[in-house]
Amino acid sequence: MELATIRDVAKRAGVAVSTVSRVINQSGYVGGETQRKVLSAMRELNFQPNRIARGLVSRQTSTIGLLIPDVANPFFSELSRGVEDAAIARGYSVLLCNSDWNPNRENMYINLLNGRWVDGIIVVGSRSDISVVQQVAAETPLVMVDRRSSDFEFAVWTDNRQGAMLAVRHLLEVGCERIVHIAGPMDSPSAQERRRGYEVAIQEAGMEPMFLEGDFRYASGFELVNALFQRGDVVDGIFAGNDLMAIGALQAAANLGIRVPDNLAVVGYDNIPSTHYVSPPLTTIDQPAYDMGYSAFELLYDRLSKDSPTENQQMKFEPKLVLRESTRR
Amino acid sequence: MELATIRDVAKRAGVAVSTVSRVINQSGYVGGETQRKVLSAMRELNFQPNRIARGLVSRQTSTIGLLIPDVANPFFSELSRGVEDAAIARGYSVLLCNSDWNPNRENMYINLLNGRWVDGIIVVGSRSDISVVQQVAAETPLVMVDRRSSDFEFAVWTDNRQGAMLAVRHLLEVGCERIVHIAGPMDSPSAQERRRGYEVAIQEAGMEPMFLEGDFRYASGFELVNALFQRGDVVDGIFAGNDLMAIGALQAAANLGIRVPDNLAVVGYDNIPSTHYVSPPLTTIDQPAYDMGYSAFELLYDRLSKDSPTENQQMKFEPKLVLRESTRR
DNA sequence: GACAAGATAGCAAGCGCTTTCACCTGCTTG
DNA sequence: CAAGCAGGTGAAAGCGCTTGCTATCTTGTC
Repeated sequence: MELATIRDVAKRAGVAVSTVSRVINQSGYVGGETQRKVLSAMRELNFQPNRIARGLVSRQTSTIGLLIPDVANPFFSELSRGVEDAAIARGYSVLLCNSDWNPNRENMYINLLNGRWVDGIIVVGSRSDISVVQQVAAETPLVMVDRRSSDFEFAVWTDNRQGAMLAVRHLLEVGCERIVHIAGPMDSPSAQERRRGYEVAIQEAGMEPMFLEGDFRYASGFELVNALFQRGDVVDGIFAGNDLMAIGALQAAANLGIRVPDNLAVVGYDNIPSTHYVSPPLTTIDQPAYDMGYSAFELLYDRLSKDSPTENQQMKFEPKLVLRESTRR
Repeated sequence: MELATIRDVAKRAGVAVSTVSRVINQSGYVGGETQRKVLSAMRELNFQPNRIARGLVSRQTSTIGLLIPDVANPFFSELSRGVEDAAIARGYSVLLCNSDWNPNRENMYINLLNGRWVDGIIVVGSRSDISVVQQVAAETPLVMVDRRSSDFEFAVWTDNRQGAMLAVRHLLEVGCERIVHIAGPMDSPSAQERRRGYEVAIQEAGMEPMFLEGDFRYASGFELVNALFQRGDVVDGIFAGNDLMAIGALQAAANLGIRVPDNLAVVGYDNIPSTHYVSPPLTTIDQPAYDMGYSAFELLYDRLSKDSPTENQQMKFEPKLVLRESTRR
C-alpha cells in the first residue's frame, strides 16, 4: 500500500496543501470546520508526515548522533540511556554509533553525521585527533563528554584526576604499601588523567608509581594481574582504570589464591552495576553515567534551541568513592 | 560557515548540477577531465552531500530503527552491537529506541519510525499488541527478534521452551527436588515460553511447578528469593527467567547464609558477561545475543535489497546449557 | 457607512538532491 | 554514405513538505 502524502490529504479534504500543513504544525489561522475535515482526512488515509521532506525544508531532523566507544560496556550503555531518555522527552531521536575505541571508525562516523543528518552530536570518550572533531564542531553543534578541552565550549565531565586520587588515598588509608595502577590505554584522555592522579597521590605518599597498561576490558585486567603475580611481584593494592579491569584483577587474584581484601585491596572506577555482585563487592569511584548522559543532551538541546550561546556550557560532576568489601580491613 | 551545496560545486567546476551528481554516485557517463574538475571543486568546498535531500528523492535513508526494551540490559546491549556492526558493514546507521518494556513507549516509537524515517525496523522482545506492530510491518520492512509468530515472515529467535527445559533437566540431574521458577513478566512472550518449558519439564519429572513472577531486573530476583526463604519455604533449585534475576537470587541466598551450589543450585538465562564473575559463577542458558543481532540485520538487509521475498526468512538459534559453579555438585 | 484589522485559505517558490530526456560529438557499420 | 550507437553533458521536472505572499471575507470602530 502506497503511503499517503500531504497532497492526498489535501485533495480528500478539499483544501490546499498549505492548509493541511498548517493544521499539522498548528501554525497560522485555520477555521474550526476546515480543521475537522483535514483531521479526519488524515485519519482516513492513515497519514504520517514524511520526516525526510520536512527535514529538508525546516533544516532540522530532530535527531542527534551519539558517538560512544562501545554500548556493550556497562558504563556507556547506562550513559546512553540517559541521553535517550533526555532526548525523547524533547522529541528527539538518537542515532547510535559505536567507535569501538577505533579512531578511524570514529572519524568515519563523524563525517557521516556531518552530512546534515543530525542536528547535533554527543561525543563520548573520544580519542581521535582533536582537530577532526573540531572541524565538525564548527558545522554541527557538539557536546563532548569525558574529555575536557579549552577548545570545546560544550562539555560534561568529571575530574578524573581527583577521582584517581580519591582511590589511591583510600588504598593508602587501609594500609597498602605497594600499589600498582592498571591503566587504561594511553590514547584515552581520561585514562591519562586517572594515571596522572594516581601518580600524584603515590608521590605525595613518598612511594614509587608502578603502571601496567590495559585496554579497559575485562580480559586485560585478568591477564595483567595474573602475569604480575606469576612474576612474583609483591603488591598489596591495585587501582584499576575502570571496573571491568578491576573485576578481571579480582578473578586473577582469586585463581591464584590471593585473598581480597586481606592480602590485596582492589579499587575500580565507574561504579558499574556488576561491582555490586562480584565477590567480594568492589570498592570503586562512582561516575554518574546516566546523569552525565542526560545532562549532555540537555546541554546540546539548549544550544540547539537558543541562537545565543547559553551561559551554562560546562557541566562538571564529582567523582565519589564508593566503599565495598574489596578494600574493607 | 555555510555548507556547500551541489550547486556551488557545479558552479565552481563549471559544469551542470547533474554532472556533479553523476560523479558523486558514479553513475552514467562522465569524462575523465570533467570528473577531475568536479572532484577538486568538491574538495575545495569541503562538500558533503546532504543526506536528507538525497533521502527525499531516493526514498531511502540507509538508516534502520532498532527497538529494544533497554540498552542498559547486557543482553540487549550485546545484541545492539551485533546489529550495529552488521549495519555499518552495509553502510547503514541505526536509530536507537528504548521502550523500557513499556507498550506505550513502544507504540510511540513504532509510529515515529513509521514516518519514512528509516528503511526498516528491528523489534526485539516486544510485548506490544501484535496488531500495532503488524500495521507497521505492512508499510516498513520489519524483523522480529525473540518473538515468534506465524504472522511475521521475518524473525530471528531461539527456542525458549527448549532452553528452559535444558535448565530444569540439568537441575534435576544434579539432584534438586524442589525447583522454583522465577519467571519474567507474563506479558513478555519469551518469559511465557520459558515458563512453559519449566512447567513441562517439571511435570515430566512428576513434580509440582512453583512460580514467582519477577520483572527481569536484578532487584526482583533478589527480593523474591529473599521473601521466599524468609517465609521458610524449602527449595533446593532455582531456575530464573534471566541472568540478572538469577544473580539477584544468588545475592539473596548469600545474604541468608544459604550455600550455593551445596544447598541451592541456581540456573540463569542469557549468558551475559557478569555470569562469569559472580560468585559462584552462574550456570546458565546461552543465547548468542551478538549473533542474533547481526543476523537480524542481515535478514532485514536481504529484504531491503531484493524485491522478491528471500527464501531465508526465519533464523533459529539453539539455546545451550553453560555449566558453571552454581550447579556443580 | 467607511475602513482598518483580524481570520481564513490558496498559490507558488523553493529546500538539495536524483533522474529522465534531449542533444551533441565522433565512430563504426551494412 | 546514411544510419546507428556509445560517450559525454545540460535543462528541467520532481521528491513531500514549509512558508511568504496574496486574496477574500468578517468583524469591530468611529
